[in-house]
Amino acid sequence: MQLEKLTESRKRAYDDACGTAHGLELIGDRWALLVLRELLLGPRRFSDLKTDLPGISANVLTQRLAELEERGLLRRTRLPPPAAREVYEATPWGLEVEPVIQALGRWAARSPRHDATLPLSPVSILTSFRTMIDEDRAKGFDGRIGFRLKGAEYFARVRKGRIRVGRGPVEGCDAVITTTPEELAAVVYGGAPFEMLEVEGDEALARRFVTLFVLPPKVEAAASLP
Amino acid sequence: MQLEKLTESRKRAYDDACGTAHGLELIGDRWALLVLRELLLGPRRFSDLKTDLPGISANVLTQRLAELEERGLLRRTRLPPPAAREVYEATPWGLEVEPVIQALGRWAARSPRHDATLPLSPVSILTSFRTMIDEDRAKGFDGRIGFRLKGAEYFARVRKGRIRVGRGPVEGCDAVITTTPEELAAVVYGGAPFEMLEVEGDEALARRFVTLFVLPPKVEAAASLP
DNA sequence: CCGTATCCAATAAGATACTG
DNA sequence: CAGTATCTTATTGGATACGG
Repeated sequence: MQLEKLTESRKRAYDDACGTAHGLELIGDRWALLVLRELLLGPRRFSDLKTDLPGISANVLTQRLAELEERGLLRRTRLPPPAAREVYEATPWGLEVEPVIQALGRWAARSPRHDATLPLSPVSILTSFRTMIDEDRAKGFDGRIGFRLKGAEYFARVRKGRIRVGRGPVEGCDAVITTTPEELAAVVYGGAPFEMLEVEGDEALARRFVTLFVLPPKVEAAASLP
Repeated sequence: MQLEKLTESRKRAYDDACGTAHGLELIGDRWALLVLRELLLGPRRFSDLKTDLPGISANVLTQRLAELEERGLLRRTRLPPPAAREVYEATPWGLEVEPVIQALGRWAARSPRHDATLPLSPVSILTSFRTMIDEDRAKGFDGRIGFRLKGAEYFARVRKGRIRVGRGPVEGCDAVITTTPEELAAVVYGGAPFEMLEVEGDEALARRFVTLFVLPPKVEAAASLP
């Protein structure tokens, strides 16, 4: 039964005082880090998570949510009757895994096997902006770009070489891009033509925005593949 | 059979273009990141790894080594006849996972459940110095400390707020500490008395050395545990 | 619709014994 | 010492059914 597992768990502990090993016990289970990634921009519902983590099954998601809650990384909140839903929200400490997510993503982006054409969630592409922004290029940029992705609205605010991203209304943005996360990634990271994006507002600004992000260079395949 | 698994693997792929998800496919398997950690200070043999990863079984270690090699993160080298042994060595890209290991370790060190009294490998404690050094405290420190841990020799060189650590002869060090990784951690991070360490050479310097490292503050249990 | 629980098949991990 | 082979157990994922 489930409670049993939670309490007498850690049978498979690493038995290692190293912080990294303890970290793996906290968030090393399959899907766990990706669940937290989906919470980086705010609370989500079960079905949101299920949708944005293609391939996770409902029972595994239930189990991960229970474990992450029990470990203090997220909280489950039942919204008041009008909404009458449960949402899952990262705790402050849970949000602090972002540097781990970023370090892992930055490292893996160098992989010769990385397939950037796979599905991508809105949270993924938005948080990737935070990881991959090139401070120098962004120094001269000042603006607010809105995004409509899969029926929700997001924004990115760039100023003085720094970026802030979030979920929220695109109102007040200088430009608004309506597209899919995959197409947005193709334009920003894959050199696809800007024209495939639907833009309202200051198109020139949006056109500059998509050039602010740089992937690390790929590992030479010869050095990495036998 | 094994080759079969390696080539047709990635059945359990995340199907997610996010770099973090790809990173998990590369090093998200159980034990994989800890194997790489053990290679951060140079090549190791199978039995070294088995010893320093308490709890890993031989077959799982064999499988991880094969997978990590196939993914380009480590290389297997057969030393010439006099030695006639195989050693495993991280590739340059494999060494670049260190920021991931550090971010994860730094984050997990805040966990209220972290048990720092568990076994610890020599590589773990040495690399933790690189993660946890307090630059300000280290600014005024200049010296070379040697360590004899579990029959091997290591060193740490601190200068101008920066640290370099490695495996290698303690010859030429200003002070040499002979102890276990666990005791060293207890003194450096746990406030245990310095006197439990056996020191040769400049004891005052060694005494200052152990104060250069600071763990991040624990999460308040109330905020993290339900 | 929002989850949870249950059942089942496929993998992965763990323990142990064994071989060159 | 350096792994393999084999067997057992645990985890995962998919399907489906069930309660609010």
